[in-house]
Amino acid sequence: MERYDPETIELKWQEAWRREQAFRVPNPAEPGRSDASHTYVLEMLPYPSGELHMGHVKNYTLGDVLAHVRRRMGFEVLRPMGYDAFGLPAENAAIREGGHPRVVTERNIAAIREQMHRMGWAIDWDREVSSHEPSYYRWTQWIFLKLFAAGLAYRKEALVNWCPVDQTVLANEQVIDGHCERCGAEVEAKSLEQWFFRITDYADALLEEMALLESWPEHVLTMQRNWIGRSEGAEVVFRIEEPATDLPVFTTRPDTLFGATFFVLAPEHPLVPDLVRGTEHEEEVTEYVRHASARPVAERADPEKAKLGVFTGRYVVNPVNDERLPIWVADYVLMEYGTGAIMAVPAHDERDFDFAREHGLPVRLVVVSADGEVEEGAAYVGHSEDERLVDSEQFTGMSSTEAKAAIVDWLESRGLGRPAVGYRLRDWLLSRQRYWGCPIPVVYCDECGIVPVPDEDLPVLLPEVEEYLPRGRSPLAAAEDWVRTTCPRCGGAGRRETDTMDTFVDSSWYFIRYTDAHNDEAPWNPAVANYWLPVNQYIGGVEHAILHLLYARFFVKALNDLGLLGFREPFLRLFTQGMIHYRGAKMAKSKGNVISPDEMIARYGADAVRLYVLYMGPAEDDIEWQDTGIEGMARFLGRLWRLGLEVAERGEAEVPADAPLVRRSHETIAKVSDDILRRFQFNTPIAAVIELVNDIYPARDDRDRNGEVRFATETAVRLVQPYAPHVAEELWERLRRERLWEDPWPEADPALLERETFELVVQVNGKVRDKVEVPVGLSEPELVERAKDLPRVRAHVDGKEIRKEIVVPGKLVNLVV
RNA sequence: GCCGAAGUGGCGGAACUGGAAGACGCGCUGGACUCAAAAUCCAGUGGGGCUCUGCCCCGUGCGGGUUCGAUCCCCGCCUUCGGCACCA
Repeated sequence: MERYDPETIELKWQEAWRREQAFRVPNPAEPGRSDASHTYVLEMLPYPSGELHMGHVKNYTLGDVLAHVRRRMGFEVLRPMGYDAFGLPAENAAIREGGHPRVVTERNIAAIREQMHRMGWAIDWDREVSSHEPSYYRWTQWIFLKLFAAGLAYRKEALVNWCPVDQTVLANEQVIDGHCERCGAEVEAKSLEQWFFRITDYADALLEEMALLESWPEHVLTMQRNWIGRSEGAEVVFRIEEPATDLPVFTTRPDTLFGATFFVLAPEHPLVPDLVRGTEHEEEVTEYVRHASARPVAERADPEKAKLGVFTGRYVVNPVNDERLPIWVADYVLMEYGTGAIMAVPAHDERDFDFAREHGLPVRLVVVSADGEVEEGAAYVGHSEDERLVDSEQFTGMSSTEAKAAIVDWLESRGLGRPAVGYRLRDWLLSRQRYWGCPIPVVYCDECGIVPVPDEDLPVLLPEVEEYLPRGRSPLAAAEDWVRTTCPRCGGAGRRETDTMDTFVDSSWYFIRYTDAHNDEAPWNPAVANYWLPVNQYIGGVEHAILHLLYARFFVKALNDLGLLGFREPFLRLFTQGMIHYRGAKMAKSKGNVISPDEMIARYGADAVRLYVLYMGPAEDDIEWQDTGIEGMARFLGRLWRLGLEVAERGEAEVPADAPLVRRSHETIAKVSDDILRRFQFNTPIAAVIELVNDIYPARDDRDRNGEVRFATETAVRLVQPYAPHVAEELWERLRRERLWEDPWPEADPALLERETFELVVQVNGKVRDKVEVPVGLSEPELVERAKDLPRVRAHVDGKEIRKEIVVPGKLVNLVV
């Protein structure tokens, strides 16, 4: 018999699919309102810094299965692909290898595209985009200018995260524990003028509109909530006597105002120099501020390290009791959060407590637990219905919860405070001092200031430069002819912006571009975008839980507010797949534990690789790659192949309506289709198909069961198609000579699934006493009668009454006697 | 510290979320075919026990609880993984 040769089969079908553009989905001529007949399946686009790895294979195979199943269920499925092509890795590779980043990138893209074809993924290649192409980044620039015009992109001088290795600034989201997300170098603080997106304006929308999402993993939502870090409290105005100034603070604990014993400013607070100028404290404070800003970020943020600080010699007035509180400067207070100033309540805040102890400042208790117990040597941080205020004038005796509202009311009526909300989220810093990115389309003019490049002059093309190596300023600055330009507004001399955009800007809107990839008059046609979007199912790695997924949500909301899109959330359902580990660690070239997809395809075929990455475990979990696991899948495909060929050779036969294998096939159909749709769990449905094939196999030689075997084999082939499309297509052709992937998803025959009898289990005192097959449809008293007749039950009942019956229709029934 | 997820055979994991735990795969054991190997096929495979064609105990991290019935629900622990963390 013809041997199972995956390579021949797979290349044959891949060629056919490519030739026929088999998975192309045209846009509707007149897109209407969204309805249930179409769906958008999307996986996170790859970063072409090298070839595809096993993580990609898993990611795109998950999407591929879903796309196949949805298509066979009758949906029109949009399933595009592209490349997130700008960015540091390509640029660094170019510097290392001495080529142009574009050449390196495009070489990688070509290789990735071939790998994708070789995996047999059902992609609409007509919509392929790459973020480094002018036809794409023209619109990235266009969107930037829309946001700029709306006041959502702005430029300011700020303390930024500077990576000394990559020689560029990083967004807060790209700093992990004080280190660069990409290269791991310790991040430095630097003051620079940079471009920001005003994502903080959307903090509440990003939280509240989570309600619009259909299905996102809870942990991703939690991570985003933590990242946004909303906390409710109050702004309270403290007054400095000399020089007379208002100093507002943000606090979540207005109930502890009477416990404030000192006041702290961040070292970077702009008022610090004014406070001490010309006083005896000036030298000490100035020296401290210099020391604090030089202190490494990681050390400053370590709660274990001693809390350093100095007294300024000045005082503020506590608005609730007119007490004078000494003003200190300390680096445990952060300029970036709240107002850069705090009221310190050592009795009820651990950090303030530590600081007070370190510097001998008083501790005043104003909140106690319901039973009045006080813990010595630590701050008491409870604040709920159960805690009561003490020594707080007219608020004494109130619960913490009541007092918060009452004190803020009291302050507000005197103009000394108001309810306020604090966020951890910072604005998104998007400037990068690197070459390989999307140029920021603005011109600086001495007369007109910052001038946007007019739409008709877009794109601002990335210039050719000799030297990509970053030197602390953007390599674009070296392209002097390019930098020197005329001001679009006044026609005078102007200079181009030389920073490029963070690549996360490029990937914050690519899913919209796919809907209208060839449009050269607009980034998208709103009717078409609104037809396909939002994405029905998004699939990708959990490492993007904050960065990409937060940015993309922000973009869609902003573009919606600008009237450019008709929806508020980009991705309705999100699935985050787990990583593939090998030899106890995450696969990485540096660890030498990489399994190459190409090698696996060469040895076992794409179908076996696909089947194994799906079958290895729950798709959302991190799973260890097992070399022998893929061999099991290859064995299964070989068995299916032999079975298919034998059945095909034997020809048509009568299918008995209710033979065991026919019934079994319908059970498998029910199991497979159900499971796929409910969760992203491919282990069970694949196991069900394997089980079916295992059941058919021993019966394959039985001539009398020819029709039964044929029916079951065809069912197995149809069911396995989304997972192993090549072998399924080839077998189907031999069995039927039709096209399988256009075949509708099989439906189980409910008549065959309906059980005629079920098992009655009788227990006495929790012990199984007997079981009997009884027909469906008996009434409860009839069931009780049946149970009574069982000999063993009789022996044990011995005169006792039957006290309870539970009947679960169609399921197992227990009678407790 | 706060938040989230998860603990099931030798291993990856199933159990349609309250109905006979361990599907399926890997590994292992025995057998068939073969001069032999590979490939393939058949049988067995949670632990313990018995009067062994069969049957009985124990078993889903630990301790309780609800229920006729719990891997699943509730309470209290333990462990692991992930996120956030001088955020006032």
